[in-house]
Amino acid sequence: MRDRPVAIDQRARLPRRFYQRDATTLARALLGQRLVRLVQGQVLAGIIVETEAYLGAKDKAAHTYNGRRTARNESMYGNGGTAYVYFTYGMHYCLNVVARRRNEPEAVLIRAVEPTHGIERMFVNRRAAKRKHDLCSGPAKLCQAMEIDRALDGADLTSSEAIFIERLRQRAMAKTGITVGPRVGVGYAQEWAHKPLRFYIAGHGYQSRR
DNA sequence: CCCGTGATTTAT
DNA sequence: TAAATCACGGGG
Repeated sequence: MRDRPVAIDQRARLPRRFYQRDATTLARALLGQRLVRLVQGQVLAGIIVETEAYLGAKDKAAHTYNGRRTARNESMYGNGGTAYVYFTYGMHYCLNVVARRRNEPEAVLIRAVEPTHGIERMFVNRRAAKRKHDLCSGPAKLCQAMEIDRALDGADLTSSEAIFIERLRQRAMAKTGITVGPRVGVGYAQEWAHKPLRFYIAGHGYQSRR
């Protein structure tokens, strides 16, 4: 019984309609839900505590700005509920949850997760982490901890055997304490750099730095 | 504060 | 073809 808090409930997997909303609404709704990764029969999971919305062709900070559509960002044009995993800085992966519908390229960047399952394995995956709150407190950290890479790009979160999001009943924290602020690391995006598109659950130590 | 690291994007 | 960029993280 390494770490086995509460069992993951596959029946509570979020359905398609949950994702088919605008990215700002989805970014808020994802707070307090559980990101689940199944790998080699093991569960790696955590509560989503920080998100950012990226708003399609008009958003200067988005990979789809000005209608850009390439092999790299193709899955952002997929149906709501698709995973968009991109590679950056020569070494990091980041996970997005696609919003809306096919060819409406909005997405939510998962920036931080509070680990609940597979914590020992996460420590193995992340040599640099000293404490539990260093494991998934950043978009690339959580991908490293949860073994998320481009192999999962384009995965359907409503049906994938490898990754999904579980609806949690207990969401009081998210409902009462959502803090809003500017997105991280998008200073190049001019007027879009300051818009309040980052959302996080206030008052616990698991969100990314800033 | 600076730097690694290399795919992707943009300029030439 | 070449140069610049980058939704980051780790170590001082």
